[in-house]
This record gives sequence, structure tokens and C-alpha cells, in this order.
Amino acid sequence: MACSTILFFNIFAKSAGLVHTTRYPSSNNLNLINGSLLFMLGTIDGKMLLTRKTMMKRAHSRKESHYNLANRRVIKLIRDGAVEPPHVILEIEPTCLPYRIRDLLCNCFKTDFSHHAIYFRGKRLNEDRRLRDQGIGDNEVVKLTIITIEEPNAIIEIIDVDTAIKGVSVYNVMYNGNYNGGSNGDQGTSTGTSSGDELPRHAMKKTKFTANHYSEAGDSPSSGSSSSLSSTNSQNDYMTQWMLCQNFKKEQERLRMPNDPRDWKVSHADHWLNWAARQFEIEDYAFIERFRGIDGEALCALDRDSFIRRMNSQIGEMFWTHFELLKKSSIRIPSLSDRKNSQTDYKPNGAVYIDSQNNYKRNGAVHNDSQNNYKQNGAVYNDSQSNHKQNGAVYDDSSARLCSLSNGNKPTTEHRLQQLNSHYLANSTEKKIASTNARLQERPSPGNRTGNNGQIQLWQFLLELLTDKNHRQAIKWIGTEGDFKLVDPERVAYLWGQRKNKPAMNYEKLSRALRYYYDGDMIHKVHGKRFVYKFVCDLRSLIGYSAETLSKLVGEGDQEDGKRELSDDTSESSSSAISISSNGVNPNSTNCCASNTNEIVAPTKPLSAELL
DNA sequence: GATGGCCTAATTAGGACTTCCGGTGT
DNA sequence: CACACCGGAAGTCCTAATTAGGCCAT
Repeated sequence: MACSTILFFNIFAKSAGLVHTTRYPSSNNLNLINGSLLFMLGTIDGKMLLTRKTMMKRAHSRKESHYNLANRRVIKLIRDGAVEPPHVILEIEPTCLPYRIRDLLCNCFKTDFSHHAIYFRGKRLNEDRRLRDQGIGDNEVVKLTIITIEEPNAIIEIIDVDTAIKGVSVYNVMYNGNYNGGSNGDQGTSTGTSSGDELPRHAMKKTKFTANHYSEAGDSPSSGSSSSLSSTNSQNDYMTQWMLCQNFKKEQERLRMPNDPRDWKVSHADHWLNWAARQFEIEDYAFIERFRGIDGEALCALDRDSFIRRMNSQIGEMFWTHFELLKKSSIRIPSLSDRKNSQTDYKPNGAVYIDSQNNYKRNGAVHNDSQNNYKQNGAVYNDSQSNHKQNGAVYDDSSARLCSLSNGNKPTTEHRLQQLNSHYLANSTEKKIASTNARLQERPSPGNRTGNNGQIQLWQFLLELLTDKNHRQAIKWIGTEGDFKLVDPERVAYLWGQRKNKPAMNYEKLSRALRYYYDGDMIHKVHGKRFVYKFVCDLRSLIGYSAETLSKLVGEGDQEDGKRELSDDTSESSSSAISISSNGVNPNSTNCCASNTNEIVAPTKPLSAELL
């Protein structure tokens, strides 16, 4: 029976862009250290090896704290780019001498751990005695061991666990314990006590990690595969032969292959086979034909024997191992966020709305607190509390604002679009609007991590003002190319300050915010023209209306409004000015906050094709 | 004792400004 | 000289993501 001690070491770095762990399997089986490293505490057969809690409890019970403090050094090295952040599976005979573990890590990370003492169960190991002789592993039981490396006390710690791996994620570096002599053994990273001669030459021979290896506890599928693997490496470095699976992860990302092989299409499976054949330096690609037309699900359905039979015993084992790793690494335990998402699927007017309400309460409270209404030209700008009706529905202003503050502002956009369309588009467009709105609602919440989710952005706000005829004395379109002028910059700034609860806002500050847009493709300055800026983005794709259309619509609205004033027509005509009157809102009731009546914020899906 | 589920408070990261200011151009 | 404009730097605010830990059941 094969016996081996498997050292399982997993580091993820989420910072510095070194690791793309966009989804963590679970906070419970990953240990985040200093916000930068994750120690995988794997599972087998659904059973957790050690949870974060357990680790902490153990550490606590031993009056040790280095689980929490662990690996500052490695963190730094990773941040400095000196260390690859892999998940390493080491397979080592228990007859291995402890210092070899350090050597392996040194080699793996290209980092000097020579000053790290090796600990097991809180006890420092004698580096000149075999692991087995010190209680790590035996000839009967396959052990999985987790190593942590701690800087403060320079410790490599081995933690024995009686189970194997499951739910491994992202980066796999697999050590094929192929030991071919110690001639190159020390490679300059080992301690002075280590020498190639001390390491038993057979120490790691012919033991190959496979997914089955754990369950079969050494049914020795290894010999063939191990040799095949070693045969692919002419150097036969005694230290390691690593299969770097992150390469395939990159491939997966590049080709947008599903993480879970079960979801692979035929082309994905085919690509993996070809990739692996190249990776393993397989010269004979004939076996791929035997997998022709098979998709991921079918691939997963194959048992080990069937899988290997389709190849030959040598490479089959290797491919099987890698595929098993891929399958295991795709297992995801729902994270907290996953749970949240699953519990409250996005509903345009549902859960997100509630969040928005909370958001609104904060902002709204402040908003209402600002009683210092802005006066200009004899007009008083204050909040309109009125509701307005449209198409039989009652639109509450606060709801509208609420929507504008929400994530995607979709309800607000919908609202505004309905308003715009009800005025400027014929009744025949209703179906189109409904269709468009339906599409809007289909959109999932963006849910990104930008801090301004739920907060209106300056460009949105300006667009909002630009589509509100009540603010034409403050800001207006110039031409049809997206140019707009802050006719009354201080007033625009005031309104912006009102919206953002920044009473000290002025044009100087607002213009600074605008200047930050220069780097992007949203708003630029029109040179030589005072207070004139330009939307350089594609408004049509952004909100469904081009700048030209918006400009025209607002212009038409003014004209019609003028006509209506001339005729002193007080009826609620659906063809009258922009939105407000038809919504039952007093046209003379201008608003401090444009969103009270007319909201136009960036929808997340183009509307143009049907609407325009 | 180990583990998982659930909950919640705290922490962290990052975007989008806000504030200030010295400098330049008209 | 006034004012618009520019852009660096530091700070603020906000949210989502994540961590940490308690409690309880298995």
C-alpha cells in the first residue's frame, strides 16, 4: 500500500491583481489573512478539513495566534511580485526529512524560507528526522497536511488532517513526488543542514497525486502516470515537477469557458484536451479523436476507467488527474453574497427597491432638511411634494427620486421615458415603450462594487437638468452635437449641491468634478467657450436618446409650452410640454431637485431602436 | 471536539467626487 | 486685474465585499 503524506498548501492573494479569485468558494473554508492571503482548508467527500473557526479555536486553545498573523512575509513577497500565489499540493513520503518541505516551498515560491523553523502540532520538528518518525503520516494512512508559513516567528507549520481535497479553487500546483536523486537537490535554498545526500533517494519516488489517490489510498495508479509525467521532463529535477494549472485557468478565462467542466460544450472539452496534450507535451494526439463530440457533462459522466481507456494508461491517468482537479476546483460553496443573491433575486421593483429606499431615506432626509431654498429671478426652488398621474398610474415624486438613487436607476428611467414618450411620441408608441420598459426590467442589477451604486453621478444629474425644461435658465443644450452650456453655473452648482447634500458646492468645485471627466469619454470641455461642455459619450446607447434628439425634444417642448401659454390652455393635454403638466404637476412648480419631476438617468440598456 | 448554518458587527476596498490650491490662459 | 480653466493632492462619503466571531444544532 502506498503511503504518503500530502502537504496541502494554498495561498490566494486577492490584492495586487495577482490572483483572480473573483469568487471565493466560501468564507468558511478559506482563511483570509491580512486581507491578502487565503489559506485553503480543503475538504474531501463533502467534509471540511478545518474551518477557519476551527483553526482559530485551535490557535486559541494553544494560546497561539499565528494563524491570524500568518504569512505576512509571503504576503509581502506576493505583493512584491516575487512569489507566485499558487495552491500547492505536495505529495511526500513520510520518510521525507522535514527540511525538504522547506526546500520544496523555497523552490515553489523561489523564496528563501531557510530561516523558518518547521512546526507540527505546535512542536518544532527535528529536521534531521523523518516525518514519519515524528508522527506525521505513517504507512497505513494517507495524511493530508496543511502548511502555514508565518513570518513573525518564521514558522512553517504542518497541520495534519485526515482528509483530502475538495473544493479546491483557482490555482493548482501539483507536485509529483518524483525523486530522482539528490544531485541537484539543494539548489541553494536549503539550509546549511540540508544536503542532497541526506535525502533518501527513494523518498518521493513513484507517488503520484491523483484525485483517486485519496479514496483509493494507494491503489497505485501511480507508477505509470508518474513515469509518464517524469518522462515528459528531461531535467528530472529531483525537487519538483509542477503542473501549473493556472495556465488553463487563464485559458478558461480567455475563452470564457465555464469554470465547471460540467457546463462545457463540445468545443470546450475539445479545447481542454488539446491544451492538456500540449501542456503535457503529448506527441500523439490520436486519443483526442476518441473524445470527439463529447461535451463536459459527458466527460464528467465517465468514470476513471472509461476515461483512461480512451487514452492510454500513461497519459490517461494524467489527464484524469487534471480533469478531476478541474472538476473539484469548480465546486463552489455559496458565499455570503451568493446566498444573498439566491435569496433575493433581482427584481426591478423588489429587493433592490428596498435597498434604494434605505438609501433614499438617508439622502432624502438630508434633502428635505435643506430648507434654504434657492432664489433667483424671483422664483423659489423647493421640493414639490405632489404626485403625478400618468397612464393611469400614480407616480410619487419621492419614489421617482428613490429610483434615481437606486442602483441602475431603471425605474426612474422608465418613468422618465414614459413621460418623454407620452409627450413626444404618439400614442402608437405605447407598445414600444412597454416593450422597452420590459427590457429594462429584465436587466439584472449591475451589482458591481463601485462605491457610487445608488448615488447619482454628476453626468447623470446634468443630463437630468438638461431634459427638464424648468432648468433651462440654468443649463441648456447648445446645438445638436451634445454641447451644453451652464447658463447659470452657480445655480447648477447649487442644485448639484442640494442633490449631494453639499451646501458649500459652487461652480468652482463642480467644474473640478467635471474636469475629472476629461480623462474619460463622458464629458469634455468645449475650448474657448465659457461654461460650455460637451457630452462626448454615446448618449443613445446610454439612455436611448441621442443628444440631438434630446435637444430637439426639449426644444419642441419649449415651443409647445409657449403655444400653450399663449392659448392659456389649462387642460391636461397629452401633447403639451415636457412631462410635468401632463403628469398633473403644476408646471409652475419648479423643483430644487430636478428628479422630482423629470428623471433621466442612465438606463442600462439601449432603448433607441424601438423608441426613436 | 469538529463542523455547518445563520446572524451581525466590523473592516476593507474602491469609485466618485469634494475641497483646496497654485498655476496658466484670455 | 479678474475670471475661467486646469490639474495635483488629500480628504470625504458611500456602497459592496469580505472578515470575524457568537450562538446553536448536529
